[in-house]
Amino acid sequence: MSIAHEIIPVQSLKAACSNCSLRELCLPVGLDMGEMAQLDVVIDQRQPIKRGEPLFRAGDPFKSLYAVRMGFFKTTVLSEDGREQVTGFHMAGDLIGLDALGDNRHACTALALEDCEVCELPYHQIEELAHKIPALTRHFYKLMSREIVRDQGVMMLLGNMRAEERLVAFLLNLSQRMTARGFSSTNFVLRMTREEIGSYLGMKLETVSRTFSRFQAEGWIAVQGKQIEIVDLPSIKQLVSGCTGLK
Amino acid sequence: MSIAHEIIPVQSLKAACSNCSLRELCLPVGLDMGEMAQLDVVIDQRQPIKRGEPLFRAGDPFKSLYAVRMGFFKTTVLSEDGREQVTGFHMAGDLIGLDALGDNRHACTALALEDCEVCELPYHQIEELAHKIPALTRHFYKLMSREIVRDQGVMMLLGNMRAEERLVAFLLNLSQRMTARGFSSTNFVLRMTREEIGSYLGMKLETVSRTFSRFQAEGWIAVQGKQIEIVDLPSIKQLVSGCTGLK
DNA sequence: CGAGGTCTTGACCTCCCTCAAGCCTTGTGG
DNA sequence: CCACAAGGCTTGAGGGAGGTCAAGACCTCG
Repeated sequence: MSIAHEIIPVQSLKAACSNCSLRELCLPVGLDMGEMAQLDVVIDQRQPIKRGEPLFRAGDPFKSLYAVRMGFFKTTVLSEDGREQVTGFHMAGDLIGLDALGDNRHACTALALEDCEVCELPYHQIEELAHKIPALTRHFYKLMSREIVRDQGVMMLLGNMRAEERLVAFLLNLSQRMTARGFSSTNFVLRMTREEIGSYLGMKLETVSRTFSRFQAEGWIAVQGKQIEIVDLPSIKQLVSGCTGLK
Repeated sequence: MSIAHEIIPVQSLKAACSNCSLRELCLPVGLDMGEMAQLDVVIDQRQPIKRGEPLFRAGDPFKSLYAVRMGFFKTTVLSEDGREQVTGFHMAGDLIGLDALGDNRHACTALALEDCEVCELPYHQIEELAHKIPALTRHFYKLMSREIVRDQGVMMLLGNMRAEERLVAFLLNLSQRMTARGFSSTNFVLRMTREEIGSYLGMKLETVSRTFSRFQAEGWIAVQGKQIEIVDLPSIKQLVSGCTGLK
């Protein structure tokens, strides 16, 4: 948890992409030091969001994008009759809010699942800056495009796969993202409830629970509440031959 | 079918956004005449794609975006074990290929469901042009963002709704898009098979067929093969209280 | 320490899938 | 223009994966 426990003098708490440990994952990917410095000027200080608090709600006017600096978010959409669908889970280095550019309102709600810190990227200024730095524009395109591809992966998952496969795909994806952030790929804590997992994967919380239990009985994983250990990665991977790129 | 049957001298077949009947739906939205003229220079001639032919395949290197000028496409992704998932249906005015910007390869396959014509937008040139025309950049952001929002709608559909609701949402969406293009909102021809509808909606073709039959028995729609008439719009709308924005 | 949220597990049920058969539509070649 | 094949559609019967309802155990946090 190096991010959380960095020891930094209080005065320098101003976010700075150029010395952020996430700069290889986050918005600055592909920028040189000079360009990164320009980004630093625009980005608002680290902002703390308490667990259970929204970063923004569906319908809110769009002002900024947010980069997750620390913690864990879920994004959800609500149907008119009140059904909630989790559309994604977002961790350090992820950019949230790209769905708001379409009509200048947030289309989903982003909720902190634990105490979080985000960097705020005021859109006006980012847009201006992107006009000066072509690499930044191109990176934005890439980020949005990848979000679309990710969503296609989720469609494949929801449309074609059985409960077991969905849950495996989910675990493998989490595992891979933990690895990319320097954490253990086989041992991690689920930040979300069974119900949230179920909503994301299109199944009921009971089915999530039962399926976890079955995986444990098979000796593939060890579950203890929210603590997950992947014991037999090969066996698990075998179970899901298809489906890529969800988040 | 004014688009298909326009009478134009052969020499002027060069696509021209400025006199295209789709300019209020397609890429040029929000551009002035001068900007549109610049766009005209870059866009490649109308290209015919025969029914059953691919516009591009998943994995193909990314060279161009495509605007559907006429006809009907489906986009699909394939899982490693060969299961196909339809990720969208695309008609005149829609832009296809935005999912390829992420890593310069097409992530999905686009297949013509009837004889089609597309305008090719070579990405290099479009990108250059967008740098000169801020409105175009902004419009691109909007298009991609809307694609993300649309995908969230599909997730809601696949994750939360029952077969009946899915099919209604599908019909209403088609109806709405037909209206936007000046066709009847209650009377149209399905360009895709039951199996393709089913793949898109996460259900089997038999279920699609049965559900259509049930709707017909209720007096809500009239089905005759691919010809659909929506007879009782209010009743249908009542059935789907949630879910917005799929395509 | 108690209350409320979260998780597990069991029993039952339902919606949709699977398999199958037959009909209809469309396209192709004689 | 007809005949036939092949793909597409409809409908039925039966089964199974996952949903629903319920009860109790287990956290966790004020």
